[in-house]
Amino acid sequence: MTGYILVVEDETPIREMITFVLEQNGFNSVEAIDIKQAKEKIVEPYPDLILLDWMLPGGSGVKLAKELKQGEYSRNIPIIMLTARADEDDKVKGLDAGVDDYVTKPFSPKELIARIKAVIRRVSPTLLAEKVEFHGLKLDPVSHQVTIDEEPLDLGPTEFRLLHFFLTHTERVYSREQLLNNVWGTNVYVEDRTVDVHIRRLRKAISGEGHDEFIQTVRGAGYRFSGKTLSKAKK
Amino acid sequence: MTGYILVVEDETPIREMITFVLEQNGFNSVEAIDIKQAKEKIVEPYPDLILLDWMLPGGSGVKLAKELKQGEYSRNIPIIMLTARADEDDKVKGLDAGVDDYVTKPFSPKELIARIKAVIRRVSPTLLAEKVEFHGLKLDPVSHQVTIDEEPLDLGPTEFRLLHFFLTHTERVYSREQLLNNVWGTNVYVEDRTVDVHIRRLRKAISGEGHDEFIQTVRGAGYRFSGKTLSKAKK
DNA sequence: CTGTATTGTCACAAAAGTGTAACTTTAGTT
DNA sequence: AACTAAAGTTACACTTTTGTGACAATACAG
Repeated sequence: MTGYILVVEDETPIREMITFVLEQNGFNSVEAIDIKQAKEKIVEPYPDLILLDWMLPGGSGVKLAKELKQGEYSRNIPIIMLTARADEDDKVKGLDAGVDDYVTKPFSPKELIARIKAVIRRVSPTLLAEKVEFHGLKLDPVSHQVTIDEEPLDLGPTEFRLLHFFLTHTERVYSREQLLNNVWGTNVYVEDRTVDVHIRRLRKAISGEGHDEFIQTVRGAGYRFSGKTLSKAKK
Repeated sequence: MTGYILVVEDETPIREMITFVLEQNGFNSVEAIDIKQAKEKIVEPYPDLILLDWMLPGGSGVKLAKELKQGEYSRNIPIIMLTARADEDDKVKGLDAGVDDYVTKPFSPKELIARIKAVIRRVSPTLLAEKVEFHGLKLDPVSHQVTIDEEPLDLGPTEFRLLHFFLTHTERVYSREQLLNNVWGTNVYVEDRTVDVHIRRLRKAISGEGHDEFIQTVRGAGYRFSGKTLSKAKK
């Protein structure tokens, strides 16, 4: 992803929590402690989105929002306000300021990410999907296509998500359960062993140029997507 | 990682935020909303650590902490209290309850993880998913991979755990029984001599570059993993 | 509404790992 | 040097885990 998200929040722990969540979800982020710092960072290249705390030292967030919504370019930057258990009035004020959405503290990572994605999806959908490559294996979430050395190949939806997950989480073991959570989604009741079957299908699909070797079985632990192939001395 | 962390917190957003951070850092987690749920989840297999909110519906966290610190087994589970900008008094009360550490809300992911690691490091270092290296022999619990001079090598689950234990407990003799307890787990009935066989397998596996010499036999006592190679005068 | 693609499970095959016992070797003692 | 207890090795039956092909249920496109 080329862009980044600006996080304007004075409380350090919360700010770090937010940036952590953002980065774990593939967003880049830049931090600002107050209005002043925020303004310094709202220059080219502009952020793709701003997370703005309601209460800030040196001027309220709403005020900044209003200002931004008047700038020629900055008016196009989506803003999500962070409010602490705000009442209706606050929300209205914020909406007046042209804010795109709200998130009430405390919030769960899921909620935050969902809101951000919803807003970005409305503005520039291509930002959400970044191409991934690994040893000649390319996956493009936008065109929803996978290629090996430019040769397109055919994957089912689940295999596609599984591969996408692996490509974005390499060199690490995941138990069947973790894979189910990450690829199938939480609270889905599916047999652990079903993962095996999809691993098999995925392996088969990418086996053409030997890329199936990247999907490694870790006995007793799960599966790992890794570039380090095991000892060849075995053969 | 085999174990998990129990998160007892009634506010859902905060709880999800915590579990998200935990899982991104390689910890498994289980959630509980109140004291009642928490108790239901504090059974075998026991959590490796408990994050306990100070204020809980259906009884305070401190109370639960005190109870746990009296149970025969549960007294050994480390507890970290989550307090909302607590005053000194609260802290003192908590310390009385035998709590291992504190984290004040709001907290940053870094802080939370640092505290957790510090506590776990004190109790059972093997649980931490940190890379270990010893004279060119590297073990990475996250990718579940072992390499000697960057060359990956193949180990069975038990050999892997055994090696991990040795790497985190070097320069010290362990009797067969101690090894069984630490590597196989308590209350497992296995012959002492079985350890010998696994020691052999492990030695064989890492013998490539002569690393097997680190596993030393201490006659009459057990085994020791040490960098100080034995007198070569013997040869 | 029909045909095709995808998915989750199962049953069975294959592979890898594990614990023991028996036998050999080694080190420490007389 | 002979003796003996402890550790090293090896072989193997047994258990657990993973791979695979088939199939029925379901979703989906046309």
